[in-house]
Amino acid sequence: MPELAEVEFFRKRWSAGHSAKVLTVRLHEGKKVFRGCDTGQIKRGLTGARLVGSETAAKQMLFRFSGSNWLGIHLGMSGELRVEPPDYRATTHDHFILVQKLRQLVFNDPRMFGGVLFHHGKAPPAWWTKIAPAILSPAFTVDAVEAFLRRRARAPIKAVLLMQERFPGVGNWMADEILWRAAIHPKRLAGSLSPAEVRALHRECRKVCRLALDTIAGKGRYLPANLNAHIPRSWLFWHRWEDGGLCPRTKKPLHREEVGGRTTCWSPARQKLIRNM
DNA sequence: CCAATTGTTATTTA
DNA sequence: ATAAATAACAATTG
Repeated sequence: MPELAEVEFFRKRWSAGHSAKVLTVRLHEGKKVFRGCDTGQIKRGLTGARLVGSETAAKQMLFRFSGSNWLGIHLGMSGELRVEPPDYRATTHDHFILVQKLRQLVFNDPRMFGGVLFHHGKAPPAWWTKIAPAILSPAFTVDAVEAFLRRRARAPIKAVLLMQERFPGVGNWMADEILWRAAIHPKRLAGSLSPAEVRALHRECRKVCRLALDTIAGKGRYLPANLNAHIPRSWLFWHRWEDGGLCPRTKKPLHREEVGGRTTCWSPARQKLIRNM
């Protein structure tokens, strides 16, 4: 499920445990989510450490602990973070639990496409620092987008929007939402977009990120009760999986088809396939 | 049984 | 060599 704003939603949940100490680390080594990391080192590093802060970048979360310990979590396709009471008993697909005095921080992921990363050291780890600059950062310019589309000129724009090295945090529904707002057909080849369309794409990328973060993860300290509680019906989001769904703007039927390897939804009345060199 | 799923990566193809 | 397409990963649901 999780893309940019959902990832921030889950990070914010775990921030309930900020400044509290980890009493026990519960994990089963050998679980796929720990592929490529030393679970013994995680236990040694986090037991007794204090959770001092957290951040998100793209679809990755970073939790900082006292003693130069860094924990990364990626939610994959089906992962989520929860906060449970101190007497909570782990259930199926709970792969990783940080037990604190007043709560348990739980990472649950049925499909196990997600994963855990760990680093002990003074400086932040490479797997964190190498993540592309955020869409909402000053580095995400029209020129940068234009140059990237030129390099991926023969790929459908939908596939290009899913590339994390330029559109960090964008996933399947956000890509469809962005193209729908920018009125660009998902099968348009990246290199065929006019300068005006590139500007529209850039603008809608930023707008969808901003709106998604505010409505899904909540502004400031506020955290919505669930992920979708405040998403307006006017977004494509609610209509993209409905059979017989209608475009919220044109009221005409939506279309679903696989583009760039993912099921893609668009509004044919609004997003036209033209000038596909 | 078949097909589907909001992600990423390795492999194959062009 | 580069980039695009495809397969694979795993679990569950309809």
